[in-house]
Amino acid sequence: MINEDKIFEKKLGERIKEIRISKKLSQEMLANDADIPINQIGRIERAEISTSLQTIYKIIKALDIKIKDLFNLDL
Amino acid sequence: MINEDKIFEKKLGERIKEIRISKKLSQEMLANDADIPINQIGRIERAEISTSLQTIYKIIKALDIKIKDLFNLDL
DNA sequence: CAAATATAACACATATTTGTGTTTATATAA
DNA sequence: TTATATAAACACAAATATGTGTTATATTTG
Repeated sequence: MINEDKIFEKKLGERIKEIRISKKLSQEMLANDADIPINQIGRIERAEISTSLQTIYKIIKALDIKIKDLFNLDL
Repeated sequence: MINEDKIFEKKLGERIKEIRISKKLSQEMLANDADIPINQIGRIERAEISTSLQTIYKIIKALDIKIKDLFNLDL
């Protein structure tokens, strides 16, 4: 799979981490709130995987943000 | 997988179709531009799958829109 | 109407994510 | 230092998406 160095995933991972930290949540707390495995948050934040929309949706719900807040990127 | 009736995927599928039509592109043309299989566009538009960010990224590039244009939804 | 085009729908192998568990590293506090 | 918490990293089976091809059904176009 051509990944263009995963810029998209990297930006998204940084953004999620940024918001998570600002809300004073650990990866574990966010994972629990979003009802996804603990490891999944780490994998996304460090752009190890190209997540599914299902997972993204769970995360924005747990972070209590709108989808456009997450994708307010220069992409 | 709990899917909450796939509202997210449905909204996204409708949005992609809407933009695709407005740009007068067939599923096949968009698929070619985005370098993804023809079937994939259909599967996404009718919310048959919960796509990956890789695929979303390819689609927004082919549609020549920004990621936030795609996710400018009330979600 | 017929022909052509576009989309839906199905099957199946392959690739990737997901879910679960464990281990290691790193930071932080006692 | 010793705990404690947090995150990174690894392995593996199961679930899902991807890629490819084929067939059926609409939908347009002549």
